[in-house]
Amino acid sequence: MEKLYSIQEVSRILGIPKDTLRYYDRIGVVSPSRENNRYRKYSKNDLIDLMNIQIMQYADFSLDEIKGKFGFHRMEKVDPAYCQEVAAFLDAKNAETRKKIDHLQKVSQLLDVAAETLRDFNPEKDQRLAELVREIYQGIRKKETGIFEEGCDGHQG
Amino acid sequence: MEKLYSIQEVSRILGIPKDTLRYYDRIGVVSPSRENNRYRKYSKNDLIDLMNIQIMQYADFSLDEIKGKFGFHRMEKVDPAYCQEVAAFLDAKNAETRKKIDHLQKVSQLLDVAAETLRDFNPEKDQRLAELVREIYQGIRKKETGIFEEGCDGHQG
DNA sequence: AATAACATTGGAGCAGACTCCAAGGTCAAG
DNA sequence: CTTGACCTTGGAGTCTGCTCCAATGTTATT
Repeated sequence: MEKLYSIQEVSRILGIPKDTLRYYDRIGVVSPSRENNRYRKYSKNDLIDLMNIQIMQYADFSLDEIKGKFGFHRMEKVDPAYCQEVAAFLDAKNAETRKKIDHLQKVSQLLDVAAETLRDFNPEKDQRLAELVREIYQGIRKKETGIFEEGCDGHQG
Repeated sequence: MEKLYSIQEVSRILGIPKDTLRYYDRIGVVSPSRENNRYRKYSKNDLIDLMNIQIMQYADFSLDEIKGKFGFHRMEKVDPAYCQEVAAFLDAKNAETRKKIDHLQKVSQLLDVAAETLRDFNPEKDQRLAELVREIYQGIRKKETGIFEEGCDGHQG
């Protein structure tokens, strides 16, 4: 007979608040079996599901995505077609992730230049900051026309 | 005499929905002057503020942070001490940003390996995936298992 | 005066992932 | 039999940045 875990045990083992476990049950992400008294009893597979969820959340998947795509260990056999589908899904997520990385790298660069300019102002740095800001701003507004002419570098006072 | 812009003009020029502009006014981020009829009238400085907000949002600042730290062009003179303070603030944001980049790079790697393993399973890839997952999982649990740990639902009971 | 096209307001709703609460059921120990 | 630690539920609140709505006011044109 497989050991079953109470909600409190699961909470302590995995570091997931009890309310969150109840929430997961409610929305159908991980719904453990019940005893006669209606208390939740988590199986080892439930724990594995929950650990997978932790990983998936680390990887920025929403609970909805997790719910839709990850019931792996529940399958008797691994369906190759399904594997391909999930692989494609992961690829899409990865493309998205790389876009976010690109975005954040630009942000980091902007913050670098901005802080440097603030710390020790000189026309060269200011120029560099202004150009960077302009480039980013055009990226933001790329769909629209009629960008305001005056500069955005109000920091000069 | 400086030209003043109606909410609709600003919306068209900057591509910000009117409701959003009203929201910004409401929460005190950009509060333009009013005419006798209570209509909002945006000055050039207001527009510059709004453009700065667009940049700051691109850089992942919350409206609260924006509200607190960026009213720059309103200052008569640039206060060097304040510049240092803001520079430090930007540095902190940058550190945060780089952490996010690190995180996303790990995610990207995980997704790569996972997709590869799914697409063409072999023990070597599986091993690599398992190790990566284990490493990440330990990272997750290290973070949340703080200095003090007495269960994750201490508020109850 | 009627109409259209603006503007105003307060307040509600949305998404996502919780987080908290009140009211009550269950169970083991003293 | 009471205490206290568990557990249950439905439902409401939190956070952020909008987004939408209805009721109503103002301006410009016909």
